[in-house]
Amino acid sequence: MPELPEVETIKNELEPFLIGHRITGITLCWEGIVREPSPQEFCSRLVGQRVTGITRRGKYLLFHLDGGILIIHLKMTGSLLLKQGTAQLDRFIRAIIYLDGGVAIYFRDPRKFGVMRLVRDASPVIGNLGPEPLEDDFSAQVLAERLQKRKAPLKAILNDQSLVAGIGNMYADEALFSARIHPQRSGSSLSPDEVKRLHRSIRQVLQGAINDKGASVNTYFRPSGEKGTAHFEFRVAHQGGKPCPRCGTPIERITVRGRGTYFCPRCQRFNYRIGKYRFSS
DNA sequence: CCCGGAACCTGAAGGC
DNA sequence: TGCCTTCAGGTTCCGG
Repeated sequence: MPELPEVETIKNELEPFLIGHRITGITLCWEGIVREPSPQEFCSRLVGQRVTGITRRGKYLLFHLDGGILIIHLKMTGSLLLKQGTAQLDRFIRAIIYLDGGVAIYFRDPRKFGVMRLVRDASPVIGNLGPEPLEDDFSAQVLAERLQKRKAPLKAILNDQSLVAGIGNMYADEALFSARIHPQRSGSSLSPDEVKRLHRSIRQVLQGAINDKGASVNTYFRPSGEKGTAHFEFRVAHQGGKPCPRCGTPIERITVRGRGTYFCPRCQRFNYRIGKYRFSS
């Protein structure tokens, strides 16, 4: 499932094939993939436009065109595959975007959660996103301020795109393990030191996964069709029952706010300490 | 404002 | 073998 590292990888690997190229045609195999405008208007307005840039914001991909912005969200199972000329369709291809020069992007999405929008102004879509966790302005101080008033469990907070953009279920678990913080602790309960650890862990986990070209746990593929390797580095995510790489205790799986959550019950204790006082559930 | 839950989807996995 | 149920989870929407 594409989260920030996967979307960043897709952006990086699509970019050299798209910049400066013109869209010559669209095939919608499933119209529901277009959120706005109508499928007909989407196609007619898109054809003929030139791609001037690609950026990522949170888990959104933004294709900057000379007459608008194509916003794609891959949700759970979407992937964007680069093909030369006419490639064979599998039954999960939902749309094809043809470019001059014979390259095409195949939007593959078994679960049909993925969405495309063609807009003039991206801010209604991405305006509520929190800071980019790998940008310089995302400091431990910023994280501390944003966690201060939050009573929800950290696992839910990290998945909240308005708190920090781009973190999903897998990397929330990895960051909390790396910071040695229990996923059910509340945002406001963290000590300053714990906030610093969490801040550093978020950045390390995400950057590490980008370096590994993303995690192929389910249906994530890079535009080339290759898989990423970040899942081989997972220490708790999807590792239920396996020994913790730090202490050997079996990794547990619990449900937090409806999300499957993996953690080490020994390294990530619920107990916490403020000054000389120790608290626990 | 904040929280919880349903809806959107369909393949995979488990139960009987 | 096969039918049925449940689960997976990013985002949006709705109700309390």
